[in-house]
Amino acid sequence: MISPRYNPADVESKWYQYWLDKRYFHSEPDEREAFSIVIPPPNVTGVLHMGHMLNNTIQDILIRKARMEGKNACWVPGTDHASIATEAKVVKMLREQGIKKGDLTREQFLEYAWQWKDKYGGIILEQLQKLGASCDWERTAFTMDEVRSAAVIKVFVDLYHKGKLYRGKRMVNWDPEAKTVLSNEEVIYSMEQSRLYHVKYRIEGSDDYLIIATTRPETIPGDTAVAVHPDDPRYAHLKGKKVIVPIIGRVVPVIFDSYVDMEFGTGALKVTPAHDTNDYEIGERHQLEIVDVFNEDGTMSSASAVYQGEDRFVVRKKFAKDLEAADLIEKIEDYQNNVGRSERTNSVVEPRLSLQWYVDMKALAGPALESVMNDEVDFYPKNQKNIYRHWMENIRDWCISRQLWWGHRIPAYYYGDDVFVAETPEAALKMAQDKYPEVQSADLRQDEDVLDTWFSSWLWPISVFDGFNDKKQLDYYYPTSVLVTGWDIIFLWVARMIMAGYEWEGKRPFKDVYFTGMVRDKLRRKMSKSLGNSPDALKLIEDYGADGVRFGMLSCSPAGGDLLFDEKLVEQGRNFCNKIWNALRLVESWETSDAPASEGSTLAYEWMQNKLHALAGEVDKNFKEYRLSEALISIYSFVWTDFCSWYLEMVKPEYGEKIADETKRSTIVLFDQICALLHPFMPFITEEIWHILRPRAEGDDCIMSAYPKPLSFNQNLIDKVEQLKDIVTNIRDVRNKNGVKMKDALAFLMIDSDRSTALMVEPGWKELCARLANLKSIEVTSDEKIAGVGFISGTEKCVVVLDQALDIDAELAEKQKELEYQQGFVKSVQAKLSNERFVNGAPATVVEKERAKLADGQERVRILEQEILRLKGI
RNA sequence: GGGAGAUUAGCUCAGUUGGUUCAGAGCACCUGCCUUACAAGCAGGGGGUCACUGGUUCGAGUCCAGUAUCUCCCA
Repeated sequence: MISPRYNPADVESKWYQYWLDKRYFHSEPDEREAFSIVIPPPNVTGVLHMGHMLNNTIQDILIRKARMEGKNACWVPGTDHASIATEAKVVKMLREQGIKKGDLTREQFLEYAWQWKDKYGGIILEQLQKLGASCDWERTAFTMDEVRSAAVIKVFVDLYHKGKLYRGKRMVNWDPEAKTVLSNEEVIYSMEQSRLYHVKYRIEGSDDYLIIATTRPETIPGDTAVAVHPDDPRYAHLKGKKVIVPIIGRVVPVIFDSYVDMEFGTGALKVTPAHDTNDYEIGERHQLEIVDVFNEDGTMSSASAVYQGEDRFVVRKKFAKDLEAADLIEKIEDYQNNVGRSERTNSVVEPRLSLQWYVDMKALAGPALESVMNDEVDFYPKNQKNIYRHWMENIRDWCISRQLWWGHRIPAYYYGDDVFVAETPEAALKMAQDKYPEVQSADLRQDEDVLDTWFSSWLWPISVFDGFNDKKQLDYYYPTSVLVTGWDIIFLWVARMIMAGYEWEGKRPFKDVYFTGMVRDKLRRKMSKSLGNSPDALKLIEDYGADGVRFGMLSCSPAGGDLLFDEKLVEQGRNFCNKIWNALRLVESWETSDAPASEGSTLAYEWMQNKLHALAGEVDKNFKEYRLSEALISIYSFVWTDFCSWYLEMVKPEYGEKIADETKRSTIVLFDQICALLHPFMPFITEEIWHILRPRAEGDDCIMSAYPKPLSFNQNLIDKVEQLKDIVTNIRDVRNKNGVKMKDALAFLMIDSDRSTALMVEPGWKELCARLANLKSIEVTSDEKIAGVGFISGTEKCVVVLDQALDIDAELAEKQKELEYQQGFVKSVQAKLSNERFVNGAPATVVEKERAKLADGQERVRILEQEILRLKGI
């Protein structure tokens, strides 16, 4: 006895283990066509969230389908080391144990970090298994494992020697909490409430003041000029003058620079070259002194005349008070400005001048831009191409050093002011000794910094195959088939992988890129921990089953479009599982007889089989365009509506009766194909049903079965059954409207025509119609005035004979309404056909079609007019 | 400030080369049903001036321009 409810928990772990045992996920190069995907490596600090589920469900669908198509499918999993996030986590953990990072050596700290990674770093991969991800776990990679680390060091050295990587002093985004530099992509800007201070700067040798508006009074100690616009008449008299920095007393020049916005504030700008990117540029133009008043942790430095060692935000308040006390504040306004915060620590980013390593991106961008523009790398959806182009054409150099310990330490070795870049300390020493024979290894000092995490992930499609060493693996799997990722990391990751692909392999890293949308809540808000609007992914799987969740994630997520998550979606997925499950229960419950299949059952089977071929074509087409949700929905509707609601009702035996053995076998054949079609989307339930349907030989598993191919189909036969469905629905409607119970059999007539005859003589057609609509007779008649409730199916007039009195008025009103619609239809088609320019101009097939439409419409009008006359006569 | 995109049923979205049996799906809603697979269900039904204004065309949800509203990206 099979349970009336589908229980995913029982099924899922069983089959996942089974697949693992059979090593179905494992791939080795062979003579087959390769289909490879590299996973976007989740952070080792990560836990499974909705975005991962969407993203990995899509990858799993693609890889499972490829596997079923006989390709050598390889999905490589792994994690990235997430420098900043992981280091922050480890520091926090140590703090809780009473250990300060500052008290540890680099080696000691790394030991703790590795311990942490070994303990927690694999969690997210285990969670992916719950989702059904069919990754080749034997290939699991980590951005900091030996192979991947070697690749990182190798490309750093290579780029340096090619002159595409350099060290330079630049304005960077500084995170004073993590005490590291951030890339532009790691800074999140948003409007925040702040205050605009109008501060008086006294003009030297005068009692006049210049008013300057600033949101950051704490940077005043670093001011080295005041700038105004050269065309600003208000300040023209200040040419050659100097002003005195308030409180600090430094005398600084008034400079004229067209960068200044005359509309903003008072039109005068204080210039702090050490603490603002634009001011830095102004400073360079005017050769201004640079006074760096902050320490690396955001406290005031020794260069500041005031408040040394105190935090910048505390100083902001204190210094403002001092200004007020000295009567140097004209006014303070409430103000909204755009504040950048660190993605990881949320602390306000401080522009800071520092010496960092950079990749010369212009040297790498060319082929990467071109390949996307000419679709050698094909983006889905296409509109991401514009965004990509814009970024690539305005590309800026990539700051890759990070002031952290957890990561790949930069292979640069210093001797005095000279630097030697090499893969090993020994090689560096040798280089150094070539230049300075006296150098000993103890004299060389390795760069303290590590590399940006993305500097290892951009090599991922090459490095997961150990591509810098093992060309055999690489040649087989690379370029990979498709990359599935969110559009939010198109610059951070996708663009850079493409650059790396061309730089080191001379080839694209992947053929297609499928960008998923972001998962948001019903109110369109991003899922976030702080909002608490993100459902617990594992709990969802527990409650609805992995297949249910996969269905829910996918059924509503077009490529690139955001997914507005609602628990209703996974509920629908769960219900769908239950529906299929119950179809299985029905089929399993059938006892068979030797009697031959009825004509009706045969017709039903033929119809299903033809429709399945058509469906396979549709699914295939949708897959080619990565319209996965459309593919899934079309299968869903086929299974639920066509298979369950129609087909099974057509063939199912009366209570207590047996079913023809042939019909049961045919039904199982259909069910097999449904399982296969659905398997990539819902792997667990399909595998379970596959094995219940019939005894299977060793290795005959759904996961390895052949994916249904598009085959030719008989549209004429499909149409006949579709019209049958239309007629049955109409008859049921007549029953509903007139309160006639399903169990009362009715007489049904069709007015004689070529089409009605064709339907009637189709073997099994009448049988099915009678059965589904519960008819005691089906006849063709030429008596068009026959009494009963009429309706039109296609161009056929149909009549249901009822014994009871009818609501003539209601019937008339309905027919009248339909007549008006049909008359309008006919009129518009006539107008078109009487237009010479249409008849002459439009393609012949279109004109033909319009003529047919006109004839059909006119026929319907004729039937309706006649019916109305008849009703009026009663 | 620069750029990209969107606007179709109450909600979320399809609608691919312009052709009124092409205005569609799912959810929600209404009516009637516990009919021996399934109430996580069955049968039936209603609902839209395709943002607005013009234009191109024999013909526009579909192409073009402008307007409004919204979203996102970059600075």
